[in-house]
Amino acid sequence: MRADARDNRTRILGAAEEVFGRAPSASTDDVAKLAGVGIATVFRHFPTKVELLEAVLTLRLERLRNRAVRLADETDPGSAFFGFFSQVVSEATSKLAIADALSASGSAVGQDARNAGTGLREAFGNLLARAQHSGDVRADAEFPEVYALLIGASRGATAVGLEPAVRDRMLALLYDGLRPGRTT
Amino acid sequence: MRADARDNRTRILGAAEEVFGRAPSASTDDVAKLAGVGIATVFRHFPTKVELLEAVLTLRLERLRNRAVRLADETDPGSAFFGFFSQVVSEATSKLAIADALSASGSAVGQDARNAGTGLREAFGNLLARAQHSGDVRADAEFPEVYALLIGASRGATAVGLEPAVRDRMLALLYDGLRPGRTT
DNA sequence: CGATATATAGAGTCCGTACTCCGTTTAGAA
DNA sequence: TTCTAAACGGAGTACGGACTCTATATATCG
Repeated sequence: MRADARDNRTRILGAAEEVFGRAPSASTDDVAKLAGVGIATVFRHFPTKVELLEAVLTLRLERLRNRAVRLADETDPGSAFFGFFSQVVSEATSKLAIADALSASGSAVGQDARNAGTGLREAFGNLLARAQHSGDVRADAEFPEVYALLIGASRGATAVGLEPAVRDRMLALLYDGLRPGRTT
Repeated sequence: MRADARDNRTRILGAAEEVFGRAPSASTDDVAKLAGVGIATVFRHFPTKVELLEAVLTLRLERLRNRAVRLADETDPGSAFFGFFSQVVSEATSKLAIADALSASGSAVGQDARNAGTGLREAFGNLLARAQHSGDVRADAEFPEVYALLIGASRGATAVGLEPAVRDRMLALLYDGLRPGRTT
């Protein structure tokens, strides 16, 4: 693969993330314009719009996964879990696409995206398990519903353009439900 | 307004709700087909696709509002609040559009839809206030974050096609955070 | 029943967007 | 420096979907 081709691929991916982050319905032309290349170049690297969208999705899922993995190594279990949760939700407030990425993490079509989604869920499951072991999260909460809460909080925050203060109070309510010491 | 015109308007609205409930990106032709009328008829009643979508949105918001009002009259405050919350979320699981309606309730463009959104928020605010007075919901939860949770839970449930059991466990976690007796 | 304003159907127009074709340019090995 | 395979740009194609035009049909009032 030629060096300029590799560069262009990277620039296109970056532009696509930016453009689709602002408006998921944006056109391929918009991506090409922002990347500073011709349309044909975009389609050479990503033969179909779906494949381009999937590449962006994969990128985002992997980035989230890496963050989860890093947090698991660096911080105590409780802060790692709640910190990750808060980070994702607050990022989703401004970046439209994060929430979509999460939602799609289960049902992605392409192989790469599906793998990335699985990786993210594993990493987040690990954060959850550790926080449960250390007693920071109630033990009877299972992964599916906690993940659903993460998705929901992200999408909720996205939709409304939630103010930071409200978002934090919303998360506080959520976290109170997740902490141990209450019977259902 | 002629009687047949009124009938058609109603049929078109019904068809639109059905069609857009299944696929928000559906075309106007699809709506006309299902309603059993020509495309032109759809456009005569709703001069623009946006106006058709807004009419559907208004319908949905008013329906939700009515349910909230009815519940406030019939049941004890706690059951009314949590019952409404659960109903909305479980309905959102199958009906794609409920969540979108909620999200748009704050930022609707047309006057009708905006009024309907305000009405719904008032009715839900009333449910919340009564549940707080009766001690079923913690007093320090303010409306914006609770409404954000409702939207989030609905959108979360929608996105993943959540199984009922998982959805209920998710709601249980949420409700534990909303009930009194815990310090933030 | 007849007159007429009101409604309707669906073919036609226009435009935006995904994707292709091909003549031109350029990286990089000899 | 030269040569060629690889990459590029952008005009061109195909298609779907929002919206219109007009000839036809029908409700309703006297």
